[in-house]
Amino acid sequence: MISNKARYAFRALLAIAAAPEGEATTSAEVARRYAIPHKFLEQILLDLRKAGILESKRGKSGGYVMLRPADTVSFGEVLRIFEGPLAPLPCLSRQSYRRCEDCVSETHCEIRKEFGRAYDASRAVLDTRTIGDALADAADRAPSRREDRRAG
Amino acid sequence: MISNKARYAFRALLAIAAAPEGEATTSAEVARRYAIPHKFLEQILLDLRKAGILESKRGKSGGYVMLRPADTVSFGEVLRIFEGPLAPLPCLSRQSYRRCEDCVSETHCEIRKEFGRAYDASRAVLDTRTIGDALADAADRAPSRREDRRAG
DNA sequence: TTAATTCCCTATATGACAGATAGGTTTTAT
DNA sequence: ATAAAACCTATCTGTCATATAGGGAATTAA
Repeated sequence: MISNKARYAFRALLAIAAAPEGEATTSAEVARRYAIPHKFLEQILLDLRKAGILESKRGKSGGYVMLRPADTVSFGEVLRIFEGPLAPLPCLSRQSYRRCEDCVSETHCEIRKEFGRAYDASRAVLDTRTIGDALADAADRAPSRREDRRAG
Repeated sequence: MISNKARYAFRALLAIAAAPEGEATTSAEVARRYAIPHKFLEQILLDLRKAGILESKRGKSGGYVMLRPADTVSFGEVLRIFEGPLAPLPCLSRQSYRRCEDCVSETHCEIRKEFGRAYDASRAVLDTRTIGDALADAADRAPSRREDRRAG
């Protein structure tokens, strides 16, 4: 299971990225909308800013906007910010490789091999699909009224 | 990352399943071989027995053998014993479904959708590949001397 | 029958981490 | 000035991972 923290981060990112171009979304608004503890969410948004994903504007009529386009932010990237390495074994992480203490031979380790397959399969989704993709899918499924009319 | 407990369980299972037919492997032997704390490993093997995967025999010349054939024991099954549900979100778990408290609409949730894809991909490996498969792979890669000779 | 061996069971300890909660400070628009 | 917003740091609480500990019960070799 992923942490609440990560789930809150996704909720917030989707909300912020879905806002009209240039329009800032406040932490209070997101917190209210999804019943997320406000102070907790503030920490999360701070992390996303420090990671270079969000841009913040302080003071009245401040809030958050995307720093990078939503379709350059993968689910995997966000998840790693809050969960650390996604690899099921330390010896499978590229970013923070660590040998298993009890490992005899890494190249012959069947555990590593099987979990490597599972991880590859998972990464193929998480590191490919982006916040932008998710928003586009949502838009396809629930088109705006205008588009409704146009399509009949 | 999976827990040490789960990793130890896989090491033990592979060792026990690799032993000659009918020959029991002791917890002490596995612990020594992989430098696993013995008392900790005992608990783990107990869990595997209670889960109906291992059979135990007490007393001198006792130990553990597979209760079910190794190729009917999937990595996913074992992992669930020690880690609980593998689903990244409670609302994606078949075995122990739970709604996310902050969920507005499950069918429209993009987070659920994306993680559902990742989970499907991961399950396709973990619930398919078995301890038996892993042992067969190991045997292919490092054949016995007799087979070495036969093959030239 | 005795001693050794092995699994079996339960309790406890400890440090890390998740999931907040709290209380402020700084910046900015009006 | 004032209100609204982000920013920063500390603290708390319960749960969990990772063992450690100490024996009890069954089995078997001698």
